[in-house]
Amino acid sequence: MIIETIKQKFYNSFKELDLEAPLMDEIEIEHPKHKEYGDYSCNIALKKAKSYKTKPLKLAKDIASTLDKDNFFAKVEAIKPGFINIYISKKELRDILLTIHETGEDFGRNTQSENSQKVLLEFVSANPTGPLNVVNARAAAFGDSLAKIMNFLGHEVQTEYYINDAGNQIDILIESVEVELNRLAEMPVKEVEGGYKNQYIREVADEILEEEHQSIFRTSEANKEKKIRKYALDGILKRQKESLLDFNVFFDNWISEQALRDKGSVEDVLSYLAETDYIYEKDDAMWVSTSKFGDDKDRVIMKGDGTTTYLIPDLAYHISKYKRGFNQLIDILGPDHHGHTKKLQAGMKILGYDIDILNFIILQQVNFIIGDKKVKMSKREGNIFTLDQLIDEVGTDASRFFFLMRKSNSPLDFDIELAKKQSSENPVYYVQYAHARINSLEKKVSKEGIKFKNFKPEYLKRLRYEEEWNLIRKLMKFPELLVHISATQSVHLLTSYLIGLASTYHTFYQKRRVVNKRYKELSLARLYLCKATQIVLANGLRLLGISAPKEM
RNA sequence: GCGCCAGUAGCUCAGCCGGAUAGAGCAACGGCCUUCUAAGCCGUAGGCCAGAGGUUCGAAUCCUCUCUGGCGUACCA
Repeated sequence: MIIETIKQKFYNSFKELDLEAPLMDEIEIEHPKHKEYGDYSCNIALKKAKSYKTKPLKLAKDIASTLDKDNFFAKVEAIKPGFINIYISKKELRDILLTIHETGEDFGRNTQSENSQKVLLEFVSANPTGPLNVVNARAAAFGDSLAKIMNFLGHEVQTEYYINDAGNQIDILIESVEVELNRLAEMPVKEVEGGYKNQYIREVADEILEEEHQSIFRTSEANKEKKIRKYALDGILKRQKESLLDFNVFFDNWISEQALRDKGSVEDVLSYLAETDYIYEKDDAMWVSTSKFGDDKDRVIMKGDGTTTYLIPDLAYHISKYKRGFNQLIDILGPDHHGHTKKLQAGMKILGYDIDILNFIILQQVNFIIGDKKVKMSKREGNIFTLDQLIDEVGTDASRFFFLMRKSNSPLDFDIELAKKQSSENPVYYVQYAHARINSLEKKVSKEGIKFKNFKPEYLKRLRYEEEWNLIRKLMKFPELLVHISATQSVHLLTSYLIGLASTYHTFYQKRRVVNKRYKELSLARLYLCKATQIVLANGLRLLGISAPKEM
């Protein structure tokens, strides 16, 4: 990676100047805001001048003069307060295009084994009580893309969906299906308080009647309940999985809460806790002193009636995560669950686990812009869109892109009309269009009798316009961007990078004609540049789970 | 009350482990198609980075306080 190479060269420069070299991490190579300040810049002289008992500008000049001799750079110069501005040589820029073509879909991939982490990424994890909704969809898009990016950078990421198929809500689900079943069979119906009434309930009831006919009503009450439970859980989960597949989202693991409970893990947690000094009885219930470990207050773990609260199975689930030997556990949660993180962390700490590796990403809420009105998506208010509706209405590509345009901890306003528009206002089409445009160039070239296989690297010397260099500079930054995204989990930077890359490309395309049979070498050089751009666009889109169309 | 997140251009937002002139995209206004996809390009305009203090050579960025909005704060999951 370019940025690493530059860092190393700075490090060496200190040696050459007989100065004690700073730590590698202290050398920050940044992207200046203005292009008059170079391709990259460095503020090490400002930061370190004091410790060398010299003036920043003097130090900057010394460093710059050693680096300026290096052919890797076109120019390295020290400026006013003590910045060092770096310009990459034309040869290096041309070589980047060769690298992109050589590595192809692996351009940007990092196989750094030494920093590789084993990561568990859990997301969506909805109750199997109905269709997935748009809040789940934001989590699905974010988690899936983050996993793809981290994997691409050499981490070993597993994605996981935790199925909450046990507990209160499931009992209500079973009753709701039974009500629906009775209604379908025209039998007496007793409504369930707080029961579920979504489309999946009706479909499952339908399915049961179709498969079992009247026999379901003749069997014992216990057997009937067992059957309904199986149909309901399997049926709804199957539908949720289908929606996720339509949304291009894949999970490595599906973990069932019921299965964990069947293994006795809830009892295990209770006995582990009993061995600590942090549980006590009060008001007929059993409490754990999470407040001693950063929680706002202590929590009940066992209610007066002898049943446990949700904290216990959740601790059990997280213990199972720890036992699988990950270096990092990431829970991606919805906005309504952030109150849950402190008690979970406190609980894990009490059980003796290292909570530094347990991280949470809270996705903020989703609002839909319909017409010119903002509609808050809320399950409670019953105005929530399902994921399937979103896919039908807007499509997977546009939806995923829109979900990933904002940083995770900002609320997201989703403009449906804009997402559906097929014009430059819509950033998804803007990016995909750049990719498609390049494809049509290839056709054009062969029509003109220019053969791409005749390309030779020395033709790249024909590139000499600013629009061409700008495009290469943009391409060059793709790998280091991915490193930054992976480290900071800021997936949204990839969407804005792609918009920027598309824009840089469109500018080049408008200004510099690619195909011209009178200048075959130039045509091939530019085509080579275009195809490098196409590779990077495709790689970026693929990491976002979005298609890269060849024609539009 | 307490906690978390946010407050940057008319709108939606980047930038936030401090750096040099605060950036995009929409919307507005004015241009560009007899030549590779105009689903495109170019230009103009638009800002006391919510407010007040502090830290420093230097603050949108870090600290404190205030104001505004969202969410959370269960013996629900």
